Amino acid sequence: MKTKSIPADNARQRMIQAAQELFHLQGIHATSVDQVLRKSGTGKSQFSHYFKTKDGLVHVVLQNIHVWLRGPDAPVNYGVQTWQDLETWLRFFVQAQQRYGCDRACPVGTIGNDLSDKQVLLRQDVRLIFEWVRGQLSRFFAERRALGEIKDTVDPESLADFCIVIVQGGLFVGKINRDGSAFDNTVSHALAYLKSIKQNHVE
Amino acid sequence: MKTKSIPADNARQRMIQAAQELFHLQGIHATSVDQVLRKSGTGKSQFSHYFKTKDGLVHVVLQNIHVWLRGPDAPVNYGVQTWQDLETWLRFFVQAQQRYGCDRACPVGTIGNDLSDKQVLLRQDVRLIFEWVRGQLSRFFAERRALGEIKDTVDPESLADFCIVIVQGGLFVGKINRDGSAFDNTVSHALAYLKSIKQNHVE
Amino acid sequence: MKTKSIPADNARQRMIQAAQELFHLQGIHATSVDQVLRKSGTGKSQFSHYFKTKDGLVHVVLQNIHVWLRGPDAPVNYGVQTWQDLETWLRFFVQAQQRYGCDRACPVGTIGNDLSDKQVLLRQDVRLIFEWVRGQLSRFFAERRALGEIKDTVDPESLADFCIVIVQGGLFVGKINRDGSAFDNTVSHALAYLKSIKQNHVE
Amino acid sequence: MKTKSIPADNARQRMIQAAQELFHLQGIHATSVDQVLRKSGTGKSQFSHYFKTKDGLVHVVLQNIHVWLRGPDAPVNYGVQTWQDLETWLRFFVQAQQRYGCDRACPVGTIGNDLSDKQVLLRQDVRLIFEWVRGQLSRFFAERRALGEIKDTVDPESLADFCIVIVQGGLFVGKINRDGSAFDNTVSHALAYLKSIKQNHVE
DNA sequence: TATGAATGAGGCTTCATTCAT
DNA sequence: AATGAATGAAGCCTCATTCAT
Repeated sequence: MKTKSIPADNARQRMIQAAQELFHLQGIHATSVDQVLRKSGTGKSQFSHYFKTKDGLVHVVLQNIHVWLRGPDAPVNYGVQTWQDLETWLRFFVQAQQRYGCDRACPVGTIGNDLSDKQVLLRQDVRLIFEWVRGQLSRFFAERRALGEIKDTVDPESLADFCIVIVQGGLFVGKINRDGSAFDNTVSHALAYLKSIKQNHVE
Repeated sequence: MKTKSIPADNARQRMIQAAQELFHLQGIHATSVDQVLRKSGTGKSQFSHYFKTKDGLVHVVLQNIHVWLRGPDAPVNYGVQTWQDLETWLRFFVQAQQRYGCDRACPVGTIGNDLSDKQVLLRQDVRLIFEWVRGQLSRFFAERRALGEIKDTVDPESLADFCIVIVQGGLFVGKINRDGSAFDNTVSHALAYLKSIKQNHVE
Repeated sequence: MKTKSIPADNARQRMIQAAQELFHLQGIHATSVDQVLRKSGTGKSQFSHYFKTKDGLVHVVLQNIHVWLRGPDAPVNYGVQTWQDLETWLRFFVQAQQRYGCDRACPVGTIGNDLSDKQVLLRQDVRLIFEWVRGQLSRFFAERRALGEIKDTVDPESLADFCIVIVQGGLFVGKINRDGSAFDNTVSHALAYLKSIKQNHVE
Repeated sequence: MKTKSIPADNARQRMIQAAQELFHLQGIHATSVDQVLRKSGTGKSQFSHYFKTKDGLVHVVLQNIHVWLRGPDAPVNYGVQTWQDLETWLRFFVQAQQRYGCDRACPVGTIGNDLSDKQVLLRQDVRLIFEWVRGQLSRFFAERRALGEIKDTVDPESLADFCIVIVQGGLFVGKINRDGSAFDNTVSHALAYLKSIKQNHVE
């Protein structure tokens, strides 16, 4: 009984998966509901049954990403603990983008960038994810500062902003140029900067 | 004669202006030709007469921006000559975005981000602008290095990438969050980094 | 057992009730099955189980109204016996409509008006109700005529038609204008007319 | 030149004509835009070019009817001048409906009846027509009263309401029953009533 | 008795573009 | 240099109904 009801929810999952990929690649404006249905092999009304509207689908996709990033299947460890973790985290995005031929940026940023002023709830979804990432990073920097590895004058939260802006900007510029070198260069400078901050610390 | 030819080209200019603003605010996918016509108060065929297709309009808009940025009416001095110029240049974008309530990012980046793999010519237009900015910045850093203000080991072009990524990323994140503080923080760190590079120089 | 079977039929009753109200307010075309389900808090298949199709639901609603009007819970006494009863009956509709802010007309007429030529059975349902009302009124007028209160030349059935048309028309015009004064005025004239017929009678 | 530009506006006229007939017969809810386009042999975008939205089409249709009724091509003389004119006016609707097999009511009333509370502008269009008819009738009754043909105690406007309600109600009931006899009977009584009012006048 | 997934047609509207004048 | 009618595909969404459980 239970096993037979699984294919039902498969349609939903397939739609979410297809939408996530298309949104990542094209943004939400350039992605039509029909495209999602075609790619997921589902019918017109399955869509409205599960998501009601296109915004409803976007909402679920964002939630899905949120859960994904916070869970054990995340593509990279967001729970940064060491300086090495941070470098790994930064370098990951450079590599990930290049694996795709530099044809896409951050899936969350791409969606967020397409939102209008009216899509308040969706913007909230995006903000929540960004806030969580920011929280992880600023926690890390705060911990380092508490250990004396960073000067007291440096604000952990602003360092988190610095990292996020560089990742978003690097992916963005990489996508536009279809070339990852600018991002790569930028990450190198960013790491140099972080090292320069560390060096003031008494080892 | 003169009076008759002025309104003629006015229509073209009005369309370009309207399109530029709408593309900046909404991107090109979310902006319809009709919207542009409505905003510029022009007719359906004025459009096809001057631009033929929507992509044609985008092309002209990009050219228009390019000329604008390189000319005397540029909103900020791209021909950076001094460290102060650079700081002014960086800070300009933070302020410019906040003046608009953080509801838009870089006009060129916004267009570039919306391009598909098929729009090769338009991507070329965008790249040209980015390359020119990059050239201005790397020239500046090269000059400083020639003067001994920067270590020889530092690559001027990668510093230009660093600056561009930070501006694009800052505007991008600012737009998504409808808040400029992350951008502001990031620019402060970027300036601190640049200063740290300078400080190794014997004055 | 008993407790378990009660909620069962509740679903059916809730659907009928919800449909009746929505049909009254919006007509059957503007009312979707989903709307009825939402309002009644029932599921998709409860519906198909009890009514099979939308027309099936309309049929049951009409039957429900028919039973209601003929039963002891009728909102007004259709079994007119005296001239006073008749006036009460006429005035009732004026007041009833105004209580609802003149946003709806006769529930039966509203449904009947939305029927197509293909919905023969439903039209029959509507006719049955109208016929019954007509029968009640013409019986009353026939009785009055038998008592000599009305001239022999006057046809009781046509007087019934006169009353029905005025009620339906009054509600209809009232709904369109969102104002009950035309209906009110019309009923006053109708009563004056009926009185003029009576006055020829020797008391 | 001019002759060649005529077919352009023909599309618009054909759409209006088709819509008017379909709205009359089915109401606006049961009539789809596609149906109008099919019947008028026009394309999807001709529609949006001329009317923008379905409500826009309804608006134009109502205006069209309004102009029609007030103009020289009106199907019946609304500028009632004599008692005979009034009887002709009333009887016209009975006959007109029967010519169509009693399958439709008043075109304006049918549209007005389908409006929701949100369609304020369209309701205004309907009201305007009704007000004009009411004005014509009440003017007539006022003139008769001024000439002493009607008692001073009778309100001309309420008599206009009486006539309108009877026509709307008669058409409505006739459509529902697919039978015009109730309407016919009602008009006879109405005329009898109007005669009873006249008779009090000294000839 | 009840659930809710699945269907596919059709609803209204907007799109970018072309055509005739 | 300019008009605006015409096109048809595609956009998102709702519809009434059926199916599997």
